[in-house]
Amino acid sequence: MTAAKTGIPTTYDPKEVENKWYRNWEERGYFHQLPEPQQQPFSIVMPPPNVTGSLHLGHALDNTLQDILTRWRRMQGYNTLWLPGTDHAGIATQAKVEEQLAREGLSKHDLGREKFLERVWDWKHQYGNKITSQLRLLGASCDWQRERFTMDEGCSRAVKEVFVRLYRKGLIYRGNYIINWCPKCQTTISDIEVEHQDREGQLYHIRYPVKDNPGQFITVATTRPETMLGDTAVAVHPEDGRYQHLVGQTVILPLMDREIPVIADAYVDPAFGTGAVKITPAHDPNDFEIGSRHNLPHVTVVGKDAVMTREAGKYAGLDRYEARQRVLADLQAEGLLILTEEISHSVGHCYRCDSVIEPLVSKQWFVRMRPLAEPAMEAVKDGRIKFVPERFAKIYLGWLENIKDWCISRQLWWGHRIPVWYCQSCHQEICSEEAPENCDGCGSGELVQDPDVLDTWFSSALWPFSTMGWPEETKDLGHFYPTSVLVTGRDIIFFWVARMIFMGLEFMPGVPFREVFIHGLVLDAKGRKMSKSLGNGVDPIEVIDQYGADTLRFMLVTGNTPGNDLRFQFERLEGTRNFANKIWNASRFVLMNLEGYVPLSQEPEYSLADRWILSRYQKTVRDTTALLERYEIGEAARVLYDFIWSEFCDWYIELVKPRLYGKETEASKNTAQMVLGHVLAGTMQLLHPFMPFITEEIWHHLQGDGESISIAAWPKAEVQWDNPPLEKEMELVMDVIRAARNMRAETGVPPGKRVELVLVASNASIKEILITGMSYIQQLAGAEPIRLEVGELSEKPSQAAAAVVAGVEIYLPLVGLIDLDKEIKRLSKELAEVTKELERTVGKLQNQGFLAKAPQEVVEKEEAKKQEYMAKKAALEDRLAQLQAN
RNA sequence: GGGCGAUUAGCUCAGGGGGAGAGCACUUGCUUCACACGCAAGGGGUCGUAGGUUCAAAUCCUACAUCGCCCACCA
Repeated sequence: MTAAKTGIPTTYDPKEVENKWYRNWEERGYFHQLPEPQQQPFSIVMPPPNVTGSLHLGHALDNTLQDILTRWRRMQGYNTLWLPGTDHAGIATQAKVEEQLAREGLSKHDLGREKFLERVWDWKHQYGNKITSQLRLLGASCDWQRERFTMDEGCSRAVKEVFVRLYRKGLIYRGNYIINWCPKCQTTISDIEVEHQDREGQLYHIRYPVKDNPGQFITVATTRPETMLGDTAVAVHPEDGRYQHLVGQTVILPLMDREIPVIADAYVDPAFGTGAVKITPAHDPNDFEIGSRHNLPHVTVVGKDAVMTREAGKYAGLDRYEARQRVLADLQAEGLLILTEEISHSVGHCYRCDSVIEPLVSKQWFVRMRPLAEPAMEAVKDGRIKFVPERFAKIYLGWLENIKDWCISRQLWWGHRIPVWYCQSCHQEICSEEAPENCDGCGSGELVQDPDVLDTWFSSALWPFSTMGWPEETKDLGHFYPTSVLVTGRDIIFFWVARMIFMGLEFMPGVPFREVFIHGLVLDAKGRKMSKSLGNGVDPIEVIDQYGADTLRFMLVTGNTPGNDLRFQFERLEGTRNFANKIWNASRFVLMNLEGYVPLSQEPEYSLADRWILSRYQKTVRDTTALLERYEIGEAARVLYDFIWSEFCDWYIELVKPRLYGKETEASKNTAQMVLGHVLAGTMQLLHPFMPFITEEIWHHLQGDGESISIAAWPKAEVQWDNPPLEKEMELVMDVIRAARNMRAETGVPPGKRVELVLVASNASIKEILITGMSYIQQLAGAEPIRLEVGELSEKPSQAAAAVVAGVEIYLPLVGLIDLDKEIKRLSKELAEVTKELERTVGKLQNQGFLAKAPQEVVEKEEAKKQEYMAKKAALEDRLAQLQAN
């Protein structure tokens, strides 16, 4: 790669540039802003990634979108805050440290709670900033001076405060309910942390003997026969004729020889299985409900280790699946297993470790959801919070509508300890921010804190205000709350978004954010989720290493529409890398030609191309801004891509060259330089939120040692340059050039060979346009000399290729060169196309309904098309006739 | 069982009531002094199917099909 003239290499090397600039930005504190009351705020809190984690493509997309919005608003002059931080991630982090201990042959119990927590903190200090340093590599312009952690002092204080307040309000309670237990993680998890997966399984039909009627049975159906050991009833539908006579009777629970009643409950679906259900209140959520309605006892036969308990009689000590086989064998032996049916049913798995969840009855802490859900639904219904795209509001509302209480206690050590103490003498329960000295009931000093910690999502639910100093009334809260927008993946609407909303509404004067911008998931090239088990994950850091952060960012946001998933394809990276290189080289060109540039004092000499690119540029400013306002980030990126590549590079730079090489006046050269510099600088500003590094680098080359582009003012649309009629004129010139190039290529004119061109304008005003664009046609179509006529050509060249564009006939005389047959074929094809177009247009214009009902301008446009096509058709036919006569 | 999304060129996807678009891939020609990570020219699609609304439907509506996702108390 040679460095022609400037010393700037012809291939863009992102590595060097990116390393340099992020450090500079952070050192100079561009991303840190204090609340300025007189300034309009724009604030985002970053969805805190897990401290254990490393950046994956989901983070990369999420944070790129946030960074684009943040950088854009910062440039627009908002008082901008993007607040970063990390999540302590209870289960994940604890598991990681436990793994580490296991390698040393230790368990957490060997260390004890306190020492174990020290280890976790050590771990956090050592590895916890991996992801934040990766976010820097991505270019995230967040305010690191305000970085927070869900378990830092401030956040912890907020957690305690919230817990105590909810407790005192009766919105947090403790009780024995059926919960989801993960036998591997050894903790409860909440309902949404259970992933239901369809599995092939067996439905076993088992006969239970009726006590007072030997020889009579009731047959139940179950997928989990081992839980029958804990059955406390058999239920049938109250109106099921088959079983009516048995309701109220007693049956003998096989294998256990326990007497259990037959009850009637409308929950039972008579059409499913046998219409009779064994009821195990201790091991099934539905059975638990039925059990409560009918006051059935709980018999716990599966323990927290997924091993059968003492209550399971001779099966005690067996693993749950082993027990299942033994139970089945024993039933078989007794002739009670009468049918095994293959069915597909859904099985709950732990979303962290994928173990099969065991529903258990256990004493846990819960948040009462109904009173919190109502206002949270209201805030979205009345528009105080807007979802983008809107359809996600429905998903959110649907979830809250059927919400159940939230189990928040976790049997872990790493997390926010539940601020509740139990008196060892009178069993009084004391909820308080700080450890109480004495029991407020009996005065005893023997108090023991609840061993459990809170669900990780409990603390992240407070993130929008806990990070800004709540419960203190801080300046940050006053100014930056509510935050402007929350940007996150659609997979955590329930986990996080909904919970932030109800917590915000409960503890703050209002909603935590005004808009929720939801994006899709990043999938692999085949459209599958990226996962460790599939091994199809792509490491964004490797991508950055190879292609640069700008390329990764731009690639992630283009070709994708809000809320939709995105397939990650390496080929697209190359295309984007090429775009970066294109920008780089266009900038090299501009910089080379701006060397020694001093603005002239005299009036600029604007050319058609100057006015055209300025008109296009200001349209690009308007479009980009409008699209960003609507969160159409991919479209905004596409608009910039097209403008830079197809208009600025392919046309404007090419058109401007002769002026720069001294072929016109000094004033013209000077004007060209000015326009080049102006449009490039403005375009770099527009592009900066998307590709912060390369734009910063180019900005500094353009501006000398000026300030960072990241705080340069967002370009304003220069409406004085808006000139659609002029754009049309330029389009005509461009069309002529394209047509001429096409003829050259199709007839095999050697590249570089200058050829004569004859242009016939259909009227004087078109002739004027062509005169203005003459030099462009010469230059870009390699045409010289050009003969320009208006109206009819007295004598049409016989040996010539011909083409017609709106209002212009173009002839390329090629004595001895032209292949007549080829030319006839080419023109015939053109003629067929234009004939088709004309027919459709004429059809429309003959349609009375169209003329009567279509808007005037549409009809006019159609009429103009018709004229154009007719002229073109006539010219083509003429030409064909002429050629065929020869 | 309910809901949502997708279905447009070989591939990946934009677009969206009034002349079918991009990138990649493909064909042809070019070491043209910003860029071969490039330039120029070109081929390629009855916009999933069937109805409906409309002067006009790829676009709106209704069914259906296929794929994907989410929710649900399928013992």
